[in-house]
Amino acid sequence: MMNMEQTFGEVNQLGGVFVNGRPLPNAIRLRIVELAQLGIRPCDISRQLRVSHGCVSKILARYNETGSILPGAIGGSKPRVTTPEVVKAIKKYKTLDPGIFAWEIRDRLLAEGVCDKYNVPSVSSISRILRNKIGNTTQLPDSPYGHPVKPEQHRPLYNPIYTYPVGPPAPAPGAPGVPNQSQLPMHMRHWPSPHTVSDILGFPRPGVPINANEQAGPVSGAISNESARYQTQMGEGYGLNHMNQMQGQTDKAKYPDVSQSSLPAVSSFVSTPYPGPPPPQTMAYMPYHQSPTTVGPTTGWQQPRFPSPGAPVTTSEGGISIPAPLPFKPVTAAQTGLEDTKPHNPTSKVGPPTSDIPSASSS
DNA sequence: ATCGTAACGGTTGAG
DNA sequence: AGCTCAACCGTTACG
Repeated sequence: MMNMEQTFGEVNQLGGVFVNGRPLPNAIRLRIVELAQLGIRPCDISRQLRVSHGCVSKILARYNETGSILPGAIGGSKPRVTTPEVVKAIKKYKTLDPGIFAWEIRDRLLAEGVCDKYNVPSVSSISRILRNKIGNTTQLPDSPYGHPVKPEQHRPLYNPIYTYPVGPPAPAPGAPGVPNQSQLPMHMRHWPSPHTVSDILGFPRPGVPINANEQAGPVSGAISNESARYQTQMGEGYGLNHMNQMQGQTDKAKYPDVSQSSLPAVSSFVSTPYPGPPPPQTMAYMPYHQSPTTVGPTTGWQQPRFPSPGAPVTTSEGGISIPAPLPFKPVTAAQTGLEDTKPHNPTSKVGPPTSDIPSASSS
């Protein structure tokens, strides 16, 4: 690892700032999706935000597939399949039928719904459990976290942002018509909450304290760790909000205040900081207006709303999610308020909007 | 010119 | 405490 004190990000071919190995701040990810929904072409988004077109493509593809603008869970290990419940079931099967084969146990785990096909242990895992754990029948099995687990004590099996739908039910899962998510492939599961714009941006909801990490309900809590990091990145590095400034010191180092740097590529496109006064210059393509579904504070600042088509969707959490993906269609710069990335003079090259940052397209 | 994607070097966090 | 591993990241280059 590099000397962190010297880690201030790198500059890509478009003049944009990035940190190798780390996700783009949510503000930029959000802007990418917003611009795409306004009909801006990915290549133009790439140039405007100075994010590589590969990254724009990736984020939009992910959004189209999952509805999420958030990066995936980085690091960690796969969820353990040999949960205490599974071990308990195996133990039960073995007790009832000492001669049972591991593959029979596996079949029973599936048949009785203890596991689904995505998390059923392998035969070899079952054998190992039989060998190592079933011998000691007087204690609860150890949890994956190194201490006994009470039956009701549900713990996230993976990075909290991608937690399985265990524990107190979130509003949406379990509702009529909502499939059993544990039976869905990973990429089709509905991860709770982080996909709403309000959650991503850290807008408070009625009754939800600012410090959602500690006091929010299960849905917010599930995303708190990760989102706090991103919020910190945005707040510190991109002026999106000022929440959780006491957290994420590492990322603070990684995402310095580029708004004061000589690389304004991104900061000039980010959303309004919150909480705080309205921006001195409101971007034309991001109107601030009152809405019946507004859940933000009544300070005059309002959430960015997405223009029709694709009306904002009020989520079960009361947040507003980005409307369903729309096909790209050309719009003019005047419509979006963005600088026209497509010069009217076809002979001129596209360059950075204002600064002396070299443009990759000008070679 | 545009866009999808593999390769790459990097970070992260559970085990 | 430090290592390993497998997940993810964004950029770059190629087709």
